[in-house]
Amino acid sequence: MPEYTSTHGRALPASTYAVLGLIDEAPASGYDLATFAENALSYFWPVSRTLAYRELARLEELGWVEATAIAQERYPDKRVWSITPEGREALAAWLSRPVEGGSVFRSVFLLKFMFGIRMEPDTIAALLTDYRESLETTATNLRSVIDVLEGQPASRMGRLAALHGLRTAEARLAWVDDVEQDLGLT
Amino acid sequence: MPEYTSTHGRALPASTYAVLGLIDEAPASGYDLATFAENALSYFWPVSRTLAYRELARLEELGWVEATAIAQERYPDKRVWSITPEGREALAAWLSRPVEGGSVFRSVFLLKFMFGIRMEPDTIAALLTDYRESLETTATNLRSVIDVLEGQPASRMGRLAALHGLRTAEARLAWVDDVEQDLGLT
DNA sequence: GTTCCCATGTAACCCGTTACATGATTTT
DNA sequence: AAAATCATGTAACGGGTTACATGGGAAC
Repeated sequence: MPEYTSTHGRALPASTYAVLGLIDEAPASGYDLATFAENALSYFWPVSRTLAYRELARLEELGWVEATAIAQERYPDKRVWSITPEGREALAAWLSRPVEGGSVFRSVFLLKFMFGIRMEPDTIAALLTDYRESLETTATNLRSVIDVLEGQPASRMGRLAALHGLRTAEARLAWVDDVEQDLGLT
Repeated sequence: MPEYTSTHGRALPASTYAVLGLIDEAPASGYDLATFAENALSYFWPVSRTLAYRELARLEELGWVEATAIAQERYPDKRVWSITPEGREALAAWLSRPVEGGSVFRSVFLLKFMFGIRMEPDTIAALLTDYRESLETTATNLRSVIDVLEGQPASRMGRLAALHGLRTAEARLAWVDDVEQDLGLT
């Protein structure tokens, strides 16, 4: 019987598997791993440097990754992590299980917007403008990500994931337009 | 000088203002407040019952809300909270400040999808199907929210916030279609 | 030659969640 | 009459963040 959720009852957080999946793609130190996570996952599953280290420690405890100590001259010594057979098995099992817990979305913008009846029209207009700008920044960044990944077959899923974000941002930009109309703010 | 972030240096979490904003709309017990939060905010800023109680305690400490004890016969006694003038001021100040920290989005679906190259085509097809279904459920729920709020001027912002979610879900559903095409899964 | 950044981490905090408690009331 | 639900909360856990540590190299 494969142990899906470690030997303890509680299910592991998705970040554990995020780290495991990255290590599976290529062995890396904690520091490098965090950089990869920033590049590859940050739009839909941020993994901070600190968290990466803690998850690596947990994965080591589980026997799903193992470290090779590497001495360095110019920089502090590091440990390079690679996945074990058990780790690969656990990753595959997690990937094949249906998504549980789904997604988290929290928006301070929408929260303030919700209480916006009490605001001056100027304030709500500014709120919407800021939101539009942040969406445009996101869209621009994602377009350049998609451009860079275009034609790299190994990054196919990454390109599609970026497209998910782009489509989302575009739909929300259209919403901002409609809301400004609706509220008579143009 | 108004104290925007309580008297301590650290800024208050947005949930504090979420609770404060709800109390500002109508005095309520912790339990009722949590119900209001579930109905009004859960799509973009969930506030669990437990968190509502803790935020009320903090708001009381800040002097931004105050309680009236109400004895009940059939149910446990409760405390009904209302906003104070200082609370109203703090809420207005928060609303007029620009959004900081923005939004959080985490998607286990996208995380698994990202590692999907290693999956069997069936597995990734099932992943996408599940995602589509969850998006359709969300869209259906939001359409009915919008329907209910239609024509209630007091719920204008709520209707627009729900529309934000609906547009997002629709864009993502279109993305699922495109991805299935792109991956040749139809 | 200070000051900032790189590469490697550790320690502490706190927000949000899950589990627990309780007594009345309604449902089965 | 046992079980589920309601209305009110409290206590404990943990995931993710922010702050701290450190020593060498690069930049101004």
